[in-house]
Amino acid sequence: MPDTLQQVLERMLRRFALRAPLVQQDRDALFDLPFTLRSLEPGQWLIREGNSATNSALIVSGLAYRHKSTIDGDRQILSFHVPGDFVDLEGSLLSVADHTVQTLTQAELALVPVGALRQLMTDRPLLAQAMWIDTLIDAAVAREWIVNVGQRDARGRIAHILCEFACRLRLAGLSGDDGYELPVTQEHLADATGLTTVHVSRTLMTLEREGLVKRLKRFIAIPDWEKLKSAAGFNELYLHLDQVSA
Amino acid sequence: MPDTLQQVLERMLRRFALRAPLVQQDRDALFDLPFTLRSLEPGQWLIREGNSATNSALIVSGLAYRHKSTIDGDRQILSFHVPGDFVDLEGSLLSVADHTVQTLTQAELALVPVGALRQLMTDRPLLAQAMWIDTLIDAAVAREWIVNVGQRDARGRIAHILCEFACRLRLAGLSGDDGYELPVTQEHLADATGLTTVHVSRTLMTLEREGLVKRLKRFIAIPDWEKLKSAAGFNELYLHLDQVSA
DNA sequence: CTAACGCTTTAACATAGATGAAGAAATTCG
DNA sequence: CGAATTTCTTCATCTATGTTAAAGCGTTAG
Repeated sequence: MPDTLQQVLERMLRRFALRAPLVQQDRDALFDLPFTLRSLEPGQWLIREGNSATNSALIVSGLAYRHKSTIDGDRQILSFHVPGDFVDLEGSLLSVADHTVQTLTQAELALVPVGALRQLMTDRPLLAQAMWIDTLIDAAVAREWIVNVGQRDARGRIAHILCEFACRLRLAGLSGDDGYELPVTQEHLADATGLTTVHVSRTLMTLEREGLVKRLKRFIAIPDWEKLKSAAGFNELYLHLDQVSA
Repeated sequence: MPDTLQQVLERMLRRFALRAPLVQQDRDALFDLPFTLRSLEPGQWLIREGNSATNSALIVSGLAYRHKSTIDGDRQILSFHVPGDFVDLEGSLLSVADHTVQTLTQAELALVPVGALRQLMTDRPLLAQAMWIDTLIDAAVAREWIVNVGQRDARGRIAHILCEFACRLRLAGLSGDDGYELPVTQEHLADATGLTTVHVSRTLMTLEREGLVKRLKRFIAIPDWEKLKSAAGFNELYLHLDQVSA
């Protein structure tokens, strides 16, 4: 269970070291970043659309999600974030946030002032590159989500998002061999996949009847990974796992 | 008409200068990048899913698009690119491309070897930051596309993509006051919006009958911008125009 | 000039998923 | 603990969009 700041930082450092030949100064600079620890309840806001960020947040524990609303009030979830993710690194480079970020569960965050981050980025180009890659992978995931909502039917969409969670939660150390706890309502799944809650429910029931998933409350077990993968058309290339852990 | 390399480079430099306090060395380094000019016919490949890039391409003239296919052969278009765009900057930082990039029209490209780019990124942190912002905006656009296919109905999706083209082509100097040439088939629009060609046709006809657009072949005129915007629920914030031209 | 091709439009019909409503389960709160 | 609230499931119905097919049109090629 990676839930101490120290563990999350070390994990991040290992990730970054895969991407650029960091030197000791890079490591020091990263660990010397000023931050404040903050504990948030479920549903609290980290970033609000239209505001400019004063901090970027490293998730130490808990989950968060990014979303955006249309004029007529429909919400689209854009991504989910796990411990170790730097949410809103872009906040330190873009003046105004075009989306909202909220916690999904109770969460601990390390808030880093954007000024310090910007400084780090110019002082330590290799670290900047490693962080850049975080945002590139984030973008790659977003593109796969376009495919998900644009091309797959309900069954494929749900299967796909369950596969993605499986990979990402495993990487964050939040999944056992039998499955994972998904602290997300069906309404969240609906808003992430562009379906209605009613149809998410139907679809999950179908997947369950087909034996592709098992559920106990919000714990998701995947009896046959290959079957779920093929129902989803899931190809993990887009997660760029080679850039995340070796 | 921004169609010479020189003009495109200067435009890029001005864009970058908005984002970071560049010094003369940055400018020099940018202009000293090695490149080869290449002219491509419509439909040629720039990057192929699964390959690793050897070059990143700056579009000098013409349009390109990024896409991805599902297992069962459905294509989803992920973005369109205009002159001045650096397509596949991520190619120099991620090992394997998870999507394909193809020209839409005849196009001229300046191909920059990824090695030289990587070098530039470490040598000139401020330039790297400016380029990073390009990729962040790209990601912001991708997120808006998730909203587009996830939440809007056909009319909204088409209206939205037409609004986006209007803004982006204008910025690239490819649009007059009356409208713009959109060298894209309805099949492209369908694959970008997650609709069928038949329904794109229907929807365009409807928009035209409603007086929201006029078409002459592939020239799109927008008689009433505000009306189209509101049909689309278009809010240009996500294009981060302040980071693109002042 | 005509044939061939690619793209668009229209039509008739089929269907996945939306909508609305209501009851069952689970969770939270006093 | 029981009441209130939030989620989840199911049903019946409706609709936006998909499907298939065919005709129209413009451009290119022979």
